[in-house]
Amino acid sequence: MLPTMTPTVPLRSRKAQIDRTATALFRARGFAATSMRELATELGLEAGSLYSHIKSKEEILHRVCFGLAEDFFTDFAVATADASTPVAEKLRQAIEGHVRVLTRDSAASAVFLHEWRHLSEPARTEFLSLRDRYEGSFRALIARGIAVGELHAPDTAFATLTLLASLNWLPSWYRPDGKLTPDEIAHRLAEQLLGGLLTNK
Amino acid sequence: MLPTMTPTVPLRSRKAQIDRTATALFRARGFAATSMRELATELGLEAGSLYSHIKSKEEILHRVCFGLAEDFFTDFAVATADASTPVAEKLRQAIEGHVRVLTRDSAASAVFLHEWRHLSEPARTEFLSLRDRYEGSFRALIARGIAVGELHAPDTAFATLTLLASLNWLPSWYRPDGKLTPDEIAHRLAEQLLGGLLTNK
DNA sequence: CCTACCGATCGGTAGG
DNA sequence: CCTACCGATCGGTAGG
Repeated sequence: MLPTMTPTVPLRSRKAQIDRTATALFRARGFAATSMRELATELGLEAGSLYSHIKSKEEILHRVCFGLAEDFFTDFAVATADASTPVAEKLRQAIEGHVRVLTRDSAASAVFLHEWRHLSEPARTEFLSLRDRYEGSFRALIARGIAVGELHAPDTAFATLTLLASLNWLPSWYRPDGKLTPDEIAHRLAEQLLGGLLTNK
Repeated sequence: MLPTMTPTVPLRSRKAQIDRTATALFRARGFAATSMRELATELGLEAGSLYSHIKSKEEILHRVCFGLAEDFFTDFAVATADASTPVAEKLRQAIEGHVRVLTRDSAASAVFLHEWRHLSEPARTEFLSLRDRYEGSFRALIARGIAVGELHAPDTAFATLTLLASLNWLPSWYRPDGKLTPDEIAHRLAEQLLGGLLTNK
C-alpha cells in the first residue's frame, strides 16, 4: 500500500461551502438566473458533483431562508426577554438585534429578503407565515409602547412597516469593509428611527 | 372584393398590452423566471408572434425601468419647483409625488425596484446612475431643510436612506383595492416620516 | 400572427 | 468527484 497525498481537510464542510457560494451568487444574479454550472465552476468542480452534497438547487435556498428566519426570531427573543426593561428600550434592542443579523451575513439576508418567492409550496407559504409572525412581534411591541405612553405614532401599522422597511434596506447598501462598524450602523439606525417614535426627545 | 370581418381595434396597442402583461409577470415571478411562452399564453398568442411587436425580452424590462425613472423625476421636479415653498413642505410634496408614482402602477414600480439588475450593460450602469441622481435630489432637499432649521436628523445620509426605503416598501404591500386610497396612503406616510424629521411638532 | 424550428442551456441522474 | 448524458425548456428566427 502506497502512501497517498493527504487531502486538505476543508475548514468548512463542502456543503457549507456550497451554501455560502450559492448565497453570494443568488444575491448577485438572483436565484432563477444562477445556474448550477456557474456555482460548480466557482467551487472548482463539475456540475454533477454538486449533487453528492445537496439534493437540489431549491434545497440551498430553503436552508438560507429558514436559517435566517431562525436567527431573526432568536435575536428578537433575547432583546425582549427581560420583563423589567421599558418597552422603548426593548424596541431599541430589537432594532439592534435585527441589524446585527442583517450585517452578520448580508448576502444571506438579501436572499432571505428577495429570493424567498422562488421557494415552491408549501415552503413558500410556510416562510411567509414566519415573516408575518415576526412583523407581528414588532407591531405588538410598538403598540404596547404607544399604549403605555413611551412611544407615539399616527398609525401603528404604518410605523411598523416603515420601521422594518428602513432596516431591511440595509443589505442593499451595507459593505462589510465600509467606514461604519455594524454596531455603529445599528446605533444610528436606532437613533434615526426611534427619533420619530419617542414621546420625549 | 369581399368585405371581411373588421378586426376589433385594440384599446391599447399590442405593444402596450405586451408591456403591461409582462410587467405583471416580471413582478410575480421575477424577470429571469418568466418565459416568453408564459407571456404569449397570457396574451392568447404563440411565443414567436411576440417578436413582431418587440425585439427582445430585455427590451420590455428596459422600457419599464426607464419609463418609471422618468415618472419619478417629473413628479419630483413639480413638487420642488416653487422657490417660495418652505423646504419641509417641498419634502412633503416630494414624498407624496413619489407615493403617487408608486401607487399609479405598483407592478411597474416593483419591477423598477427589483428587476433592474437583469438589465445588461450599459443600460444597467445608466439606470443606477439615474437612481443615484434621484436619491441625491432627496438628500439635498433634506440637507437644506436641516441647514435652514426646518428639519433635524442625526445623520443626513441615514435619514435619506430610511425615508426612501420606507416609501419603496410600499409596492410590496399596496393593493389598489385596499381600504386606503393612494392619497390617504401618501398622507399617512408623509406624516409618519416627517414626524421624525420636523423640528416643530 | 402562426408553424416549425434552431442552438444553447437548464436541473438533475447513472454509473463508476 | 468525474464523465457522459437525459428530457425539458429557453430566447429567438425564417418563411409564410
